[in-house]
Amino acid sequence: MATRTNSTAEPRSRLSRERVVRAAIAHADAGGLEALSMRTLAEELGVAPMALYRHVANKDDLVDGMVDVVVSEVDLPSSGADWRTAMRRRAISLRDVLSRHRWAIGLMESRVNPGPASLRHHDAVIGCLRAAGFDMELVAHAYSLLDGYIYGFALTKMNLPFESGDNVAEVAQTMLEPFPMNEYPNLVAFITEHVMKPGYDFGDEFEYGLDLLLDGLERTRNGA
Amino acid sequence: MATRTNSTAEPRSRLSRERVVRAAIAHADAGGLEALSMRTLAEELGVAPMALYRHVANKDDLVDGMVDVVVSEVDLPSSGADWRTAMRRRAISLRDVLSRHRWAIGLMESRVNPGPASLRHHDAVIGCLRAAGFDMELVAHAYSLLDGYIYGFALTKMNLPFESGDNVAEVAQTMLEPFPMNEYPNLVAFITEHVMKPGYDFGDEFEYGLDLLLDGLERTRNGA
DNA sequence: CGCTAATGTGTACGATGTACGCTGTCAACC
DNA sequence: GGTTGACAGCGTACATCGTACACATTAGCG
Repeated sequence: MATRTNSTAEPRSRLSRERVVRAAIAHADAGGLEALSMRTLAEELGVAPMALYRHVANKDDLVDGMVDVVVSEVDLPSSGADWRTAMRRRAISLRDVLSRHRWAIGLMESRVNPGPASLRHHDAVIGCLRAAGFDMELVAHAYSLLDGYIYGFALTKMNLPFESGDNVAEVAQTMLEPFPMNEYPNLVAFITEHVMKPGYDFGDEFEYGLDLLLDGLERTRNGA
Repeated sequence: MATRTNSTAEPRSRLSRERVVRAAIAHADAGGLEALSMRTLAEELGVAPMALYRHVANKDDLVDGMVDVVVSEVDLPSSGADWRTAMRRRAISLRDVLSRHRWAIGLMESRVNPGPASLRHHDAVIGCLRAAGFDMELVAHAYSLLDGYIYGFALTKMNLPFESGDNVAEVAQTMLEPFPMNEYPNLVAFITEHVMKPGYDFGDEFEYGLDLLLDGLERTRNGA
């Protein structure tokens, strides 16, 4: 077996923090964070479990790395555009990234060690708002408002008991089954008269809310 | 030992689902969800680990129970008031409940089996908005907007690397330490010129955002 | 070639969730 | 009062998890 100086494209290439983190993200994307164990990850990489620890300090450090990669996938606010367009684009990009990596939602802002991508992102957003003439107080308002909404929307969407394509009727049925009929008339009406209507997609609510927020911020900025 | 027919106030009272769930909530409030193991919980109740399984099917079922208790702590929208007041009160109540039970934030909307308190709550909110003349589409908008914001705010607040009382300067210092100075000028300016100012409390942002949302909804309702 | 540092392995330990079968207790009936 | 059956709690055991530690292998250098 000519296993010598295989600097290019050998099947069993060396491990690296990068490779470990990428694989972990792929794994979590597929099966959720709770399906990600050091052992399964190692197996997927064709390596003994403890080999991973040469590249990440521990599982927490691994997750820190994963989160930073995810953050780096979010578009920075485009500097050319006006603040509203830039913020709108960033929000949608963040929403998309979070729906690609649902496991990350609860972690993005947590991690005690933010990592460079995270800091750079925050810096860019604040810079964008500042450049548009927002004073510090309004920056704080805007940032907490927007990110609260974006993360919260991603969170509630992630937690919906059904996916966009699913048969909503069936899910609702099972959900309400154990309870006396007509105990929740408003909820039932809402589901049957709105949610189950063809064409309804909860994901579409996002931009409605986003524009409402941006309207509000714009008014505040121009007004008082 | 007179251990007979002690129907009132014996030190070692019987277990029950209720007692187990309550203890679990107290434990999670104190140490977070990851500190809650069946073993520690059992020990706290002065009981063997497996005893718990006579009252909850498994840990997931336990968490379902915990979540439903938490939901039941949220005030239902008061039926007497106008929609705006009712929604505002409910939002603040929900925010308070979530900050008492931070571990619940990622779970409230998830759990595949919603539980009665959850359903009743949703029903009441939808009912309140409907009664105020919101059509189904606007109900959907309003609900997703408000809950998104509330949960998201709670989530980002929970994940802040510091508590309201902490020395923000110190935390920020440690956070930015590993990076070249002045790499994140906007972020640094934001922290030093705003966040570190005495009297700043991120929690105060909540009502600002909430009122902005309610303004927006009111405008939509009256307008188009 | 041989040396040294970096990389991967094997084994082992303590914690976790929980299946299974035993025991002790208590309420309801004779 | 005595019997019995349901049910509450216990003890043991197992798979799986993160990861400490000592060892084997390899890579890159002189």
